[in-house]
Amino acid sequence: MDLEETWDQYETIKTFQRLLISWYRKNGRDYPWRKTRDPYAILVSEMMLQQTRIAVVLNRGFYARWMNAFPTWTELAGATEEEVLTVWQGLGYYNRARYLWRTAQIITHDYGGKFPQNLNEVLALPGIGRYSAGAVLSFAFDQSVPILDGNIKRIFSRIFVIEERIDDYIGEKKLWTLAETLLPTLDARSFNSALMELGQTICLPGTPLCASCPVSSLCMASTLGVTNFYPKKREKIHPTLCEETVAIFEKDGQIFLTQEGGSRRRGLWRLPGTSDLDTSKSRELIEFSYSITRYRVRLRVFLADLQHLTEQNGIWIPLNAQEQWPPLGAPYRKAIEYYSQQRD
DNA sequence: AAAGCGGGGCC
DNA sequence: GGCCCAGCTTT
Repeated sequence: MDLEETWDQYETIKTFQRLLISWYRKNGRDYPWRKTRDPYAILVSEMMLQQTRIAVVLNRGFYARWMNAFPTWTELAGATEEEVLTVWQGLGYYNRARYLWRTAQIITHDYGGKFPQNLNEVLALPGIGRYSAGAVLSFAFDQSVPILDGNIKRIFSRIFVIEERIDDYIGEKKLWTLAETLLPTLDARSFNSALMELGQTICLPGTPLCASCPVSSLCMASTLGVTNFYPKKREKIHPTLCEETVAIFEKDGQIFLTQEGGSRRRGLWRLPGTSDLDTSKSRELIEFSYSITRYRVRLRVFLADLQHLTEQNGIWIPLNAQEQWPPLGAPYRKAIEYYSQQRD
């Protein structure tokens, strides 16, 4: 459905902007990255929040730790990849940390330490797509550049009862056009923030709180009572089950680790696999499941005898000095922590 | 156009 | 268990 058919262009759009922004002034939360106009501090938050909930980034201290370790472009650019991954470990999607690191090097070397304010230059930075570019330009510089994330897709999908799947090209194109059309020239920062806040607290993925929504009277899905049917999405592929066995080798209070190869958790460390270890002769320590991308993995952890250690490349880490551990994939860290506790 | 990429919190 | 999250890059 075209916007022109739904809303009589100008006046309704102005009303929508006004209702949304005034709601946000009363109800917007005061996140650390909303207290600043520093493009670095804002970009760090945007990178961390890609496919990641605010509660995780905030409550588990990722944002504070990062800003403390790397307060500016310069400190980040001067760090090593291992240092960067260590601070990022546990957050997932580790390429994000590398992209941010590479961006810091580009900003310090090519831009004299000043973040560009031109959309195409921002889009050329690694790990920054259309959403993140719009977010930094609107939040840091109050430029009138649209953003579109999961929250905003859901909101627009309901307001305009969009039948196209929001994760397909056609639907995305339509949604971006809406984001451009509805965006005000002035105070884009508040408008963009308000949309995300609305998606986060009112226009929820499950049952939205339409009674508390400032724009419910303009929302077709709410008016028709069909909010639960929107947004439309692609069918999910169900996870593939697989099994993984790893070994804990201990020597002089140290544990043996190998480094991740391939593209998954690249650069992080892990417990060695046990492809050639006869697990029937080893004691199983613990077993649990975790999900990664499209797999559901049953992980079995064995206590192995040193004579079975054939792997050459690896490191030994002190079991009782966690601060000396290198960046580890979350499941392996958990297994080692469990072993460490149980052993005492 | 589709797949790959982590991990956790909540139902 | 599955769902979803302040997405982006690669194939």
